[in-house]
Amino acid sequence: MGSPETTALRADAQRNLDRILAAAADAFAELGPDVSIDEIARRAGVGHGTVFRRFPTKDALRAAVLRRRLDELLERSRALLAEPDAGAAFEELIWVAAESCRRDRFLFEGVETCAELEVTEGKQELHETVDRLIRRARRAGAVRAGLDARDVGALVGAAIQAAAHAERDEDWRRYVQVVLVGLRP
Amino acid sequence: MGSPETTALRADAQRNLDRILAAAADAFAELGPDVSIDEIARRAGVGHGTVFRRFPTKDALRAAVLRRRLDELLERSRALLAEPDAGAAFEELIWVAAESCRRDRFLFEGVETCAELEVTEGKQELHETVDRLIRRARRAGAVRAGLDARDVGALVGAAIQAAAHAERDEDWRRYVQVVLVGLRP
DNA sequence: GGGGAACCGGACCGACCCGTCCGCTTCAGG
DNA sequence: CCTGAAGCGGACGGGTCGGTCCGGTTCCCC
Repeated sequence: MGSPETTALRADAQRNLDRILAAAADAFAELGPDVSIDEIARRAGVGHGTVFRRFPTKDALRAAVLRRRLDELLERSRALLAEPDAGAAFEELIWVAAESCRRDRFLFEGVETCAELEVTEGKQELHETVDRLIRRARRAGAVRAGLDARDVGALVGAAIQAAAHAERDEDWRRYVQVVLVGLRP
Repeated sequence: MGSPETTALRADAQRNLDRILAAAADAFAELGPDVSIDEIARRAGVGHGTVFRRFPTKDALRAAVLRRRLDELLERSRALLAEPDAGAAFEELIWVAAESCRRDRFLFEGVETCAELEVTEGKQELHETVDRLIRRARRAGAVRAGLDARDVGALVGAAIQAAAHAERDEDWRRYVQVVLVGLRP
């Protein structure tokens, strides 16, 4: 299987591509969605022309990075559907999402902002799975009514964002906790 | 009293200054803290040289706008200290802060980011008053322990930020409600 | 190992933007 | 009204950044 829809890259090109994606993920997470391509290229150890050959535009690179993150979240969310305790699964989902936003506090903003098909598709898939988790938790009486995946994502992303300027580094746990309590029936 | 520490402006200059501050407040609220000075000058109907004569730097302009907002909040917070019901005063504070962030969803971010003395001073004064409101509410059993003005500001600002990309326009009320519930003991 | 394609990277272009500067305009007091 | 000072605004400089391009290099396959 796999998806050799494009001819395989040359070995050096593939290596550079991997380094670009890794560097871009780091740079976006650390410096925000407005990092210059030059900075990313510098971190990846390539010329910025190389970046533009793989990704025709800066937004395309952002989309590729975001999609990877969304796919990770999707996989973990699907795994949580197998968890028998719906309430615990939901709580775990919150913490997983929080950890993810924690690693890249621009993740939520990026996903909401980016209009590339690649990202909106990933967001859609994730929303469907998360909605299932939420409905399950609501039926189990663990979550209040009237919330969907968008709400939960926004609130968790916001809690992390709130902690970005906090004094102590572990404040984000308290903030997520506040949201978690507020989400109960 | 008053503060004629600088010679009074000429009538036309004062009028332009007012228009610049109003246009800047709008532009920052609408387009974020990175709007160009050109855009602000255009909205104010002046050349951008005029903006730079009043405010030596873009940050100075941002600081002036932010300070005005902080002063409004400070005044309303002080008024709430006179409210006999500590719990109700606290809840009202939350909604006032939310409304303020709602009008300018970059307010919180701007206040946290801006390093101008003008702003840090205003923030300090506001924090003192809000801390008083929080302590009072906690003694009345309306708020959980371990929260200070910074936490509350961050959480409310975040909830509004979260609602920025929401589908329905009134979602922000639900989000603030979630935070409010999460803040109780 | 040799040839050709794939690939690289930095020079380059245009757009944007902050902040300065100066010739011209407008105000206000006498 | 007249004059000088205050104010105006657009041209300009310096810098950054996204995106293009091409001469030279590296890899892969035969």
